[in-house]
Order: sequence, then C-alpha cells, then structure tokens
Amino acid sequence: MPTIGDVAARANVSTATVSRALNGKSTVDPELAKRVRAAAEELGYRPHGPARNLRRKTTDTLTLVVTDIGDPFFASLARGLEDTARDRGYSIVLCDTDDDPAKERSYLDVALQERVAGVAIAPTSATTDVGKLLDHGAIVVAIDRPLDEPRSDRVLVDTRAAAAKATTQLLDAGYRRIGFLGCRADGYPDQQRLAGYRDALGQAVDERLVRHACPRDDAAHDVVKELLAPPVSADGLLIASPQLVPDALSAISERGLSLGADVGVVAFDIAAWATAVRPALSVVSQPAYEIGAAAARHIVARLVGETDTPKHIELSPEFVVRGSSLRE
Amino acid sequence: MPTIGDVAARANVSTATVSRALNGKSTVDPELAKRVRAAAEELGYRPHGPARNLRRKTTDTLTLVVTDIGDPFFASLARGLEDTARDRGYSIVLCDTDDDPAKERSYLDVALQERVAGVAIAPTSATTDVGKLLDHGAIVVAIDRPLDEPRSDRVLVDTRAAAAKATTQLLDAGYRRIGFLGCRADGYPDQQRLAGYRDALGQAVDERLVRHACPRDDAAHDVVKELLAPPVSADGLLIASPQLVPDALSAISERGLSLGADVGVVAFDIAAWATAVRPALSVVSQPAYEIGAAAARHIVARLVGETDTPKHIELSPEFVVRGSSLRE
DNA sequence: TTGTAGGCGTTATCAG
DNA sequence: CTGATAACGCCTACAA
Repeated sequence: MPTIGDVAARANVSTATVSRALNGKSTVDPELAKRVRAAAEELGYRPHGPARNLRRKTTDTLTLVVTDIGDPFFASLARGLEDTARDRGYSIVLCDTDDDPAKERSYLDVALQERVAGVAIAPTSATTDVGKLLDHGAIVVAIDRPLDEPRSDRVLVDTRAAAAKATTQLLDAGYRRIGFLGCRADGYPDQQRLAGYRDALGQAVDERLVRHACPRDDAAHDVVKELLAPPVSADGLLIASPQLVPDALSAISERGLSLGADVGVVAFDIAAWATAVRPALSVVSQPAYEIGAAAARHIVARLVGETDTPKHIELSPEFVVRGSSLRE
Repeated sequence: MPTIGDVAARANVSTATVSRALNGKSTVDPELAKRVRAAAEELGYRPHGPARNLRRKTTDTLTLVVTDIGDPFFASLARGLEDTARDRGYSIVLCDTDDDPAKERSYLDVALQERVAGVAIAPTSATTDVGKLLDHGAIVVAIDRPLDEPRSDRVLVDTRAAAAKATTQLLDAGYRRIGFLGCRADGYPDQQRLAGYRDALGQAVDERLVRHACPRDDAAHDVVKELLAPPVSADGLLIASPQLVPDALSAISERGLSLGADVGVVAFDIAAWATAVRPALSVVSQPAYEIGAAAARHIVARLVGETDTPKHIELSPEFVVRGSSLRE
C-alpha cells in the first residue's frame, strides 16, 4: 500500500502538503492540491488509519455494548446508531454482553485500549464502571438502562408510563384480572414495566398474577397456563418480554381460550409480527431506532464540543391498540 | 493515560522488557515480569491500540457488512460472528448497506483504510469489488450470497434445496396450486428460493403464481389477496421473505380462508415467532448464527496461516413442518 | 536475559 | 503557502 510519502514524491511536494491537501486545509494552493489529489488517486492511496489515529490521539470509532444483538430491540437500536454515526464519519464496534458483567468489563477494556471516542452502553447493572473511559475523555451514554455514574449521559424510554397506559387500557376494555409476565425480575426494563403495571392497578395487586419466566427454560408456557386457570384465573396479560409472547399465545390457545374475547393481551416490542396473529396484537413499541440515533447524535455533539446538550434524553414508546386487547 | 514508558520507569526496566513481559514473551525473567505486571496494574496501564496496530501493521478488527442488522437473519449471524471472533481476540465493526452499492463501497473503503484483518460481507452484488482489500492481505469471506472474486471464500446456505424441499412437502400434503412470494426479484437468496420452487414443481409453473412484493410499499397484502382468488386461486404459499409473512397471513384471513386447512404456508426465517400463530407455521430456518460463527472461524484460521481451510462452506437450513402446511 | 534505538505513517509545529 | 522535522506509543532487530 502506498504511503503519504509515495504520494508526495509523485506530486513533487512534501508529505506535509499532501496531508494538508487531502485533509482539505485551506492553506494550500488549489493547483498543488489538484496535483496531490491526482497523485493520490493514481496510486490508490488510502491514509493509514492506525497511524492517523496514533497521531491525532483519537479515533473515529464508537463502541456499542448491548446484551444481545439478536434481540430485535437492540438490532434496531444498533441500526439507528450506525446510520447516524456513519453519517458523521464514525464506525461502530459491536459488543454483546449477554448481561454478563465479566464480558462487559472485558469489552469496556478493549474499548479503552482502542481509544474509542465514545461508548453507547446498555449496562448489565447501574454500577457498571465506566470511570476509566470517562477519565480518558470518551463520551459515555447509557441506553435502555441508566448508569449511576453522574458523568455519563443517558437516552432512555419511559417504559414505566407505557406499561401503566397499557394496563389501564386493558382495564378499560373490561379485563379484570390482569397478569404480568416478565423475563428477568432483576432487569431494569422489566422492573420498570412491572412498576407501571402496579401504578395502574393501585395497591390491589394479587401477587399470584405477577410471574417471571425465562425463555430459555421453556417454563414460560406452563407459567402462563397456570395464570389462566384457577385459582389465579387471569383474563388479561401484560407481556413485558417479547420472547415470551409465542409461549403465552400457545398457552392461551391450549386452554381453549380465545385471544381478545377471553383474555386480553398487550405485549412489548413485537411490532414486526404483531399483525400476523388473529386478532392482531396490541403492542407497546419502544422507538429503538430513534434511541440509537439519539445516542449517536448525542455522542457526536459532545465530541465536537457542543455544550448545550441535555444530559438526559427520554423518549416515549408508541402504544397501538388492536384486537388482542379488545373484548369484541 | 500512562504509556509503556511510564510502566518501564516504575518497574525500573526498559520499555523493551515491558513490551516483552506484557506480551508474554518467554525471554523475560519471571521476577522482572512480575514487577512489570505489578507496575502496569498500579498505573492502570493499557497498551495503546492504534500505536500497536501501526507497529504491527495489522489490526484485530473484522468488518461485517450486511444489508440491515435489523433483519433478524443478519442480527443472528452477527451474533455468531461476534461471539466467535471475540473469543479469538477480534472486534467487529458493523456496516449496513441497505443493498446500496455506493454505501457498500464506502464501507469497504474505510475497512481498507483502517487496515482491518478481515471482512465478512453479504455483497450487494456478485461483482462487488473486494480486490483492493485482498491485495492488501485482508481475508474476505462472502456470506449469504456469493462473490465472483475467486480469491474470496464463502459461507453459504443451500437455500435452493431447502425451497425445493418445502415446496415438495406442500405438494405431498395435498396442496395443488402453490404460489411463490418473494421480496426482491433480483436478490440472490430470493432467486435461489424461486429456483428451488421451480425445481420441485417441474416445468408446469403457472407464472401467475410467482409474485414479488416489497414490504415497504404495502402492496404485499394485495398481491397475496390476488394470488388467493380466481383466476389464480393459489392454495399454498412459499414465502421467501420473512417480512412478507404478516401481510400474507392477514390476506389469507381476509379472504375468509384458514391457514393449513385451506391454504398451506411455509415461510423462511421466522423461527422466533412461528409458534405464535394458530396453527403454528412451518418454517425453513437458515442457521444464521452458525454462518456467522463459521465465517469468523474461517477468517481467523486464514489469518493464522492455516492452509487446509476449505474455500467454500455450505450449510443446510432446517425445515420444520407444522400445522400451517398440513391439511388436517 | 536485557537495553538501545529505529521506524511504522501521520499530523502539527515552526521556520522560511 | 510550503517544507523539514519532531513527535504519537509501540515493537523488534541488534547489540551488549
């Protein structure tokens, strides 16, 4: 691969001039600049990224840390981040933690090592240590879940209010015993949604209506069947975790109940296929793409020194009511 | 941030020794090595990635180029690639082309510029130019779709055979007029699936049964309604594009037909929610995670100089028959 | 086994 | 406006 020196030689100028010309510095004769560009073109010259990064003491890289890119929510978020960052000249490095703090630590470590300019992270816990990154000048923004670290910024969604709204809609539609189905009792999003569910129901929550099940062990199916039968006899379901929805729908059907008419259902983040089911599913959809885009815009703004950027951004989910949460 | 020099000073050794100790070279006194590690630890030293990359003339980065990480197939593939590459010390840079050759070119350009070690790419076209990357010594592997470039390797799926198998199953189940629904008539996977469909049906394909619809313009819904009514009167559907499935199911229901009993359906790559529908959907599932994992293993093998690595890897999709393609 | 020193390719400073 | 030159931080001959 040709270096800046080769280009300089071919254009009969110094490497300094080549650098200036190729980086669009104003202080270079248009004539020379043209010659340089021509030479660079002819040689197929590409600046050497690592060398440039070494010299500039920064990179054009952002790290995205999520639990699992296979989760459509994070996939869409990643897309928003990538589109937006790319537009502004940044590349995205992808990390999947599986909610494992050890993996997360190792990812943050390489991020530090590679001197990334910024990090968008869905932390495994609010106490995840991003101090060294911040010390080094990286911009850190928490996504989907908050970080205690006061120097980090955040882009969150008001998922609690959305859960309350969905629960209220179920009540309004005439469902009386609404169950809550979550995935990880200790996860921030599920906790928020449960809180919203309680907000809507008031004090009077029969705790047998609140259940958690992991999609891996296929207990979800049985858990829902329990919910639907005496003594619990739920006639509604707020499903906080998208992965649980197929199991829940199977269970409803196996109990001989019908969606909507017998049991009302609202689920989070299944927009892609909500209309594949009869009746179609009511959904709460987080603006995943927009979260990613906002995080990228935010990081870049901070990077270029904008100071009037809000530290906290909160977006609202969209709530779409369909047949699955309507009685008739 | 401390440099290798700071560590050297603190440990009272030369920078060379620090470098050797930290990189686990055998030629260093265990005693000194310990002192060095201690000093590094105390200072919170992290090697400077760009400097190291400059010196080593290579990076520990792979670039993943897909059309859209929001597509669950590519998301899962990305996950497989990331897990596997990470295990071996490589980071993943994510790129979304939207099937736009211009974007793709620009991504490959920065990959070259950053001197990535390898590229896994679902090319927008078989003629995508990866020559410069290969010239520079990067390992390039085509995923999901082939590349003409003979120096590139590939990890593909025998989606054509799978389509034939699915079509045959529909025929065996008693469906007679099977329609094909694809997304992009010019895309490689859809073409392969259409070819497999034709393989199974033989010469006798009523061309009115073959339709393409883009999920963006919501024509899909109407297209399927047309397929299901006279004069076409399809009683089966092979759906090559997962995004079209909700529209297709809505259309079936709006025609007053029932899934399975009246019209048999097999769809590609909707495993995540296939069991949410009544009756459950028959699916062809590509081993997305495994494609990514295989691509990563392959690239790393080549990078470490393994020579007995096959240039072409072909995996097989999984075909699961459920109620949607059974008459009773 | 350890240290010295040069250079990887850029950019930025500082004279001219 | 242009050119020499000195870093950036690391690794690796080569010498000791």
